[in-house]
Amino acid sequence: MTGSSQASAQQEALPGLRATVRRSRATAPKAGTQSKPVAETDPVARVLVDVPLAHLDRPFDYAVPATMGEDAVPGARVRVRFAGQDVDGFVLERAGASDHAGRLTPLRRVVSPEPVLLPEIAGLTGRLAERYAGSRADVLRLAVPPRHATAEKAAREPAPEPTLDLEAGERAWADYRHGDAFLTHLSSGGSPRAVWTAAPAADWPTLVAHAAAATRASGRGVVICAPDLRDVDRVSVALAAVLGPDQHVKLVADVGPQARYRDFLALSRGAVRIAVGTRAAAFAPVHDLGLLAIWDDGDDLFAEPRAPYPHTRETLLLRAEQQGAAALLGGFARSVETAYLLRTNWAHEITAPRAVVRERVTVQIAGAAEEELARDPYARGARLPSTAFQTIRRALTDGPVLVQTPRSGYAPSLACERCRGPARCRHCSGPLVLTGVMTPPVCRWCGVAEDSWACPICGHRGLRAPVLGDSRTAEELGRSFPQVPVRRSSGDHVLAEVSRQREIVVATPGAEPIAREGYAAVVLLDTWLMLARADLRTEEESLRRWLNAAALVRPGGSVVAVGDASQAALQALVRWDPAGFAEREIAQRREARLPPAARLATLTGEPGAVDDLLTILELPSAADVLGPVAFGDRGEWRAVLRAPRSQGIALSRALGEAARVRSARKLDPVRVQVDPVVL
DNA sequence: ATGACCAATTGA
DNA sequence: CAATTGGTCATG
Repeated sequence: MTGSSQASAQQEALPGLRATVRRSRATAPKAGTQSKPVAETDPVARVLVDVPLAHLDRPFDYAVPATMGEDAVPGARVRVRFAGQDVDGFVLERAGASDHAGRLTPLRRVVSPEPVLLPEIAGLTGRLAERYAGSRADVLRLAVPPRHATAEKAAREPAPEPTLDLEAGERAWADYRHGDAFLTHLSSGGSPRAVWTAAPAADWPTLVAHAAAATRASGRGVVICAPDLRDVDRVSVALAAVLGPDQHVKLVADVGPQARYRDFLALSRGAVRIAVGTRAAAFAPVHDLGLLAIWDDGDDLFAEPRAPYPHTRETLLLRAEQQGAAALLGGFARSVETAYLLRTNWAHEITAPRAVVRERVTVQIAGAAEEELARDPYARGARLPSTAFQTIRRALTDGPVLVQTPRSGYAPSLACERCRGPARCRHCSGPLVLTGVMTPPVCRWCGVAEDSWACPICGHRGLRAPVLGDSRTAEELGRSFPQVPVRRSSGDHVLAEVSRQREIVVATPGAEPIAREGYAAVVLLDTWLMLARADLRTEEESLRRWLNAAALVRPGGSVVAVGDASQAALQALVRWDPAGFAEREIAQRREARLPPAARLATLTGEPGAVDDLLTILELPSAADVLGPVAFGDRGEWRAVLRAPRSQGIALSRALGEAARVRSARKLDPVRVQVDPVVL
């Protein structure tokens, strides 16, 4: 223990402390603090202590011993005595004097003089804690990775000068209205904010890299967030290509604690000025930040699963506002939240003209009606309408074909082959499922095997599987196209990239590999299944997944979606109109008083605990409470709070205050989630 | 959380 | 009357 010498020095003070213990707390002078000299300049350290209690979530002042005067810098990790225990904390700032009436306890030790908590990140954690009605300590845990002493010892060389070819950037963005203005604004030190809806087949990582280069040209740093490791890697490759080597670090969880802390320090020390990563990168300690970018903000991986559940997009927006940095929210799809940013003029729009979109992709809908299936003998048994079959056959003469199929490894319920009515068990009415390729269907509820099923509605004896999963799909496509290799990408076998070779790639949503020169065609199967989920965001989410897959075509390629052409999300896909769809969604959400037109929060916990919190809570005037009702299978109850957007921050503050009172009174815990992604 | 203090309650 | 329990308060 490096702190043992300080600890034993502290021991001498203890008898004195004991002698005063009988006196009233407020007036008792803390004996012993005078025995050690304090730092000459700014002898007070304002410390954020790491305690889990909401009502203690504020800075406390400590005396800085002279020996620590140099090391206890703002942002340094320290250890302090708090409520009779040694706890960790961060120095928020140094000050000449304290507001605190009593004598200050000295810092126990400076864990490391490394200023790992930048002032702007400290500020951001405060605002996020307020926004999400959580504790600052919880947000800090998301923002600053655990210390790794070995990583701290090694200093990284400052990055070499980046290669900056701003004209190349303007060429790359030439397809987009206001793209050049955005880059020029960045390179001249401005802070534009844009919602960028990428055209199909766009090489988006390269465009993001050019935006980063433009920002670097103004001498500022860049943060880029992408949903998963594959996307981070793609941006990383593009950054190296555009700006040269060693200009950026990747902040991803799975590189291990040492490498993670090393890369974090490269940023906090100012040696590297560009960070690209997943969720946690939103907190990257990039010096003199100029641009915050996020790709595909609708991806649910951006919803932090740990309290207080901040969303990466909201973190970036708050940070951009607070630091006066530019913001770039890009994607093939458009989330309702980013559409809302346009509507409120928080950001402006960067899109490709219609003509560009039209020349890059044509989308067709193929109905899955039985007559169309019947026309093509090759497609029999596969879920391929003849249009889709022909498209695949034609495209395969030219390059790889991507087939997106919803979900994998899932035992699907069966339906009547002719009328599509659900196939039910004759004994208990449970759903019939297939457990094997050659075995008869069984009831999922009572387990009885059914080998002579007939449809109770139309009398037809044939069954079909509405969802086959990617393995069955791959099998069937292999039979329909026997001369072509079929590969799969899903679950834990996700392919990053495929070549220009002629092959069929069957992938589940989000696992689609990119094709080096784009797919000759993309086919989206069973689109109605993705829409069958009952959820607030089902349509938005389905369209996002289809657009992301469809955007992988090569310029001029074709996309076929198998489904019901009257469906609004599919129509938006055919017209390639993510903007119009998002507008429509906003209108609906507003009517239903749902986010982003309103602010929601959920309270989940033991029924009594939820009631207690609701009693404490002083809601803003226009807020209302729905429930509480039983929720989940663990005996928990949940209440939903709703407030108009104008009272959103008031709702958050009220929840924060209630959480502090709850914590001070030692009432049972309640999980508070502000703007949960799924309801 | 943890500890301290104070008041009310319990038990011999 | 001491011992125990419960509520409140503060934590620098």
